[in-house]
Amino acid sequence: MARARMLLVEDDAALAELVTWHFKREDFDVKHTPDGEEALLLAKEATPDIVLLDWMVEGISGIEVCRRLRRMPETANIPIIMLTARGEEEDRVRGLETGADDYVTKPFSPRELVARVGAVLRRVRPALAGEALTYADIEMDTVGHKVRRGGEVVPLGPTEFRLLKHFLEHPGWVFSRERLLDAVWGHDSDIESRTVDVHIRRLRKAINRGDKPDIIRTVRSAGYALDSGA
Amino acid sequence: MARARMLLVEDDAALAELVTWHFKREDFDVKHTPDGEEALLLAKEATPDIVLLDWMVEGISGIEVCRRLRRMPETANIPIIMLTARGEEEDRVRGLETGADDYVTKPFSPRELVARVGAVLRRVRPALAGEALTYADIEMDTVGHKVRRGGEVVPLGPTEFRLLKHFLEHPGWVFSRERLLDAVWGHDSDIESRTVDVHIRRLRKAINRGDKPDIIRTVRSAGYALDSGA
DNA sequence: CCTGGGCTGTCATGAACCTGTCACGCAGGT
DNA sequence: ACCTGCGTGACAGGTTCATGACAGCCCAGG
Repeated sequence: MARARMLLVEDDAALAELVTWHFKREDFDVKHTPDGEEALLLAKEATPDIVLLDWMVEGISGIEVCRRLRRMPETANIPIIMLTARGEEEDRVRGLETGADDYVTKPFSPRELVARVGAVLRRVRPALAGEALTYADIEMDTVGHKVRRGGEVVPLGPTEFRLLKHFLEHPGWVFSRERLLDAVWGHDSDIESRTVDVHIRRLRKAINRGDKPDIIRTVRSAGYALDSGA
Repeated sequence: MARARMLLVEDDAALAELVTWHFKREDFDVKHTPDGEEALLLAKEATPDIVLLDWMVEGISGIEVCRRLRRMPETANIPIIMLTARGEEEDRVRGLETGADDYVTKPFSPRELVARVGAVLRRVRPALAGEALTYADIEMDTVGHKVRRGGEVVPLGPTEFRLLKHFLEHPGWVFSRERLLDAVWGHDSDIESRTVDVHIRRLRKAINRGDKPDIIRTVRSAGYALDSGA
């Protein structure tokens, strides 16, 4: 399984090191910055799987970083855990309402932090937790690279697999071709956006085999989405 | 908008009432049981959108309930928040590792609990967390590009979608044709203002399908507005 | 080293759908 | 009754998407 990439935004060097150590032990790929502005850049480039965010960091406030991450389409659904000394109910509620997925107050136990990160990741990126992805009658075993529909194994090529995986991680969401190119092909691919159509078609052909209803919805002038029809 | 359904498993009657009150105020549909076995049945039948689970409930332990919910395919994806007096790190980590999405220790602040429920739901069901635009019996899932009226999916073209979205963002407001052209078509569109009429008509036709009352009000010599009549 | 098969990206074509406009008739206000 | 503004149906043109074909690429096996 791919290593989970974490972005740690924390200006207390000692704490940052402690956290880094713990997550590296859990086989995370940890990037660290004490600076808020840099955090935004790193998040956009490296697209981490999760962000740990201190309330007060250099440059801008953590909560502002959170807000901006949520506003940029490329980073809007990266899970964020706020990590701070501010334990007032007021602050916690504000953090959560700003779009944070969890809020941990210092001092915290590293084990609990690891557990909370695990809980959030399990929810957002089940594939990283080694779990199977499912939607409607589709199951994807990310470890064994196998996809089933209604129990039957569906043969998929590499790109079709990654494409379907991305859809399964965000069922129901509509993705533009550009966003799919970013997510499935990588940020630096200079690929014609119409090419996505072709891969969608190949994925459809493979997964709808045998009169199964089409599980991919075309949203005209917007993109594609996984959709069971409900 | 569809109300979020919550299953509350808690044997402290007073606390249950408190929690129920707070979430009803947030327009949740709350079902309550003090019994673990019954909780499993209810979860399978009613498929709630979220489960609040006390650590110790009658019948079986909360953590066992959690484990079993995760094992049943029908309930495996329902988010669970553990809700308990056991504040030991050991317990919190165990709860999270068992599959809980969050772990809140008593005594907790109702506001924070509401915020945490919101954070989890935002992740799992964006449409339920207020990320959907709603007015009267109309819901628009902006992420999934889907519109429902009274639960039924309404097919809309791109322009109709943007038009309705603009109305939903300012319910009740009357917009002149020029204003709608600016907002929906863009400031630099040299389009005949009467064209708006046609799109209003198309939107009406699509969204009033099936003898539903007209939700768009024509204001003579002023423009159009979203209006349920109340 | 060569070969063959699968995978990938691109393109041309046709179909389906969306869109802006018009003409006409009706309705509301004066 | 008159005038102005709105609703409606039709339609041509344009845009977006689905589809089939094709050449380059990579890799496995001979």
